[in-house]
Amino acid sequence: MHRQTIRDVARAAGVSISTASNALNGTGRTNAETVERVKRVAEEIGFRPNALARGLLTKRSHAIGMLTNDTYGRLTLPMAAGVSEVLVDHGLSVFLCATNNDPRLARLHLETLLDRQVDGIIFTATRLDLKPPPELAKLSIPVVYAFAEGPENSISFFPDDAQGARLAVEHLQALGHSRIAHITGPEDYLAVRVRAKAYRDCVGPGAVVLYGDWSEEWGHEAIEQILSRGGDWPDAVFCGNDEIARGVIDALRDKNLTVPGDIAVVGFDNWEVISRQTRPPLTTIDMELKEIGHSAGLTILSLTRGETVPAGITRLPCRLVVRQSSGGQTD
Amino acid sequence: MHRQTIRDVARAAGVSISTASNALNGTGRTNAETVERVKRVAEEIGFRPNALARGLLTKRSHAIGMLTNDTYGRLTLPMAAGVSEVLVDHGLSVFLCATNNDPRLARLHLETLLDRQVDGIIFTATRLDLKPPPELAKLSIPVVYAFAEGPENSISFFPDDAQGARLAVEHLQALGHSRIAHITGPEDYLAVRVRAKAYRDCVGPGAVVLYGDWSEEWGHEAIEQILSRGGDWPDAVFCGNDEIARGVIDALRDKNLTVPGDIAVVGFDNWEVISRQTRPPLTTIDMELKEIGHSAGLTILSLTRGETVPAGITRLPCRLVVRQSSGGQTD
DNA sequence: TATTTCTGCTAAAAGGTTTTATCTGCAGTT
DNA sequence: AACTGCAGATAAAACCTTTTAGCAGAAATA
Repeated sequence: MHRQTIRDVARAAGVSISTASNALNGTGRTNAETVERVKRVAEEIGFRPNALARGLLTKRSHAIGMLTNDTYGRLTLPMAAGVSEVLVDHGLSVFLCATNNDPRLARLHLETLLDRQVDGIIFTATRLDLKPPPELAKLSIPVVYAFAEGPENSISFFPDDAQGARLAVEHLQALGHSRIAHITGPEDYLAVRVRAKAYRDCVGPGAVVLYGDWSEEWGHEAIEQILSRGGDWPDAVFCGNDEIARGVIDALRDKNLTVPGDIAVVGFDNWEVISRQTRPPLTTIDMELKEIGHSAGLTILSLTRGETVPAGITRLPCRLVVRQSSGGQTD
Repeated sequence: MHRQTIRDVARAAGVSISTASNALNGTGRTNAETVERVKRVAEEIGFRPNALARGLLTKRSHAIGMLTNDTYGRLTLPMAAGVSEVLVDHGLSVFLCATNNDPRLARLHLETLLDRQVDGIIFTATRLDLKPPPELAKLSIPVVYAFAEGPENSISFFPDDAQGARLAVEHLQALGHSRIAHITGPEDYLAVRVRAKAYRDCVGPGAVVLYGDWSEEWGHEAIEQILSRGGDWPDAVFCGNDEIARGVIDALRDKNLTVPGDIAVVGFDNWEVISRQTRPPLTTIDMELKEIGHSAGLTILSLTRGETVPAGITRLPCRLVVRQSSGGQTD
């Protein structure tokens, strides 16, 4: 059984192909009654336009490519979901291309995407400071960077790390904590530096930042360091991610210190498999990755329509998720 | 600047369009020298064929759709990576469509995919026993089910849950454990039942299965139940997933029981964020989701080429990952 | 020499759609 | 009566590629 074409619609409705096309798309001059009839016939015989043929002619494939840096990490995916979610109702589909951080693979995917005449490309990375493939800058189709910084005059969306860090610290301060330490990841991450600076600005003198890696183990070790050191113990810890926070909480329990009673803890990421299952459940900062995806998707949509969008970096607000580890919520 | 078409290649090489096409594709009768020249010219001017035009004519879009049941859970993504990985070298791209378990959305995505003339569809789910959209069965293009069971006479790929469970139990038995308990998820999951049965078959009389949910908390609670009960304590626990295993290990530590000294623990999933960070690191079963993606990808590739693939369910082997919680590895 | 076979190449059709330019009638103006 | 204007429709071109059928010339055969 053959797929129905516009030719079939035209024949069944007793009009020419042009009229059928005009009627269906609301273009040209057409009699209202004819339009009605053509639409009805099209519906009846189950006509759906061939996207390839349409794209060939209009130069708009109604598809975009999403180029991601890693093998679908936990950061990329919520963003991809956000992108897809906001585009599907506009008839846009998303090619997902994982580059595994391999330039050869990135180029291969990029070429394929261009061959397919995608209307735009969204690039996402797992680290803010990994550079996107330079070929992207030269494309003639719109490119949007999500969780990644593009070149001069490009459009990028980030989580607002500084605001997120402030959210965490101010939450702890509002609960009466004044000796807040910051245990975080490797200093060569841009996000780590941004958050640490915001933390320092908030707490003022007496700020303590410990850089390490992203693991639970480092959380343990950092607590060991802090407690074995002389002077006042902190009464709260703001951690660079949820894994570190979990390590911190476990270490404190081993030392017979209660959370949040003796020391309050706040994480970063709201990676639910960790943050919900920690005992007590973790107060943390959600980067709203899906929102970033939404913004990137809507932006690329505007761009493909020829609207102009101001270049620059947009930082989207993080959200504080209060659970029990900070003492901000009793439950 | 215009994109170069085959017309430009033909002109630059001083041949007709047909010859250019034949030379580039190795079809028809062509002089070796001409072929060489055309290819060189094409390379020089950076010609890349328009996938839309080609697809329109050949009826093969070289794209497939991946329809997934959830918002990119931790199961879907490794599979998607596997699919993409194996297809990219054959010039196939993947549309990723998240249906959020919403039938309306599933139908919408499906229609769009068909409009785009995709060569095939891979359906994946997060639970083996959620039914895929029935429309899929009636399509005239190939459909493959990954981590999901299709209708009669379809092609499905699963992890071999029974073999995975046996792997875990036999590993513990080989280490000398004879009183092995099984703490797992909700009984209405098919995978839970399959694994529990395999476990029972392995340990024989004295089997103990505790059904609960997938959380760490349930791991704690289950240990509470087991230890407070009379009779011999188990000397090993096989858990239904890594989260439960983590809860179990934490609970045992609270009780001053050592792992693996007093009780050995094995998990299921090899979800690295948990299994590596548990103290001690978790021996667990990896479902090789990427492999499932590979198989699904290769199968759809064969099918789109017109080769026939026998219908039925293929169960792909799981892999035992030995870390310290089982005592099988000292390190 | 006349016919066939083969080689290398090409014109033209096809694929399904959108869009431009044109073509009929018919009503309204001079 | 001759013209303009307009509504409604349509033929044909265009998008870019692959493929079919055929053409000219040279080599091989009779």
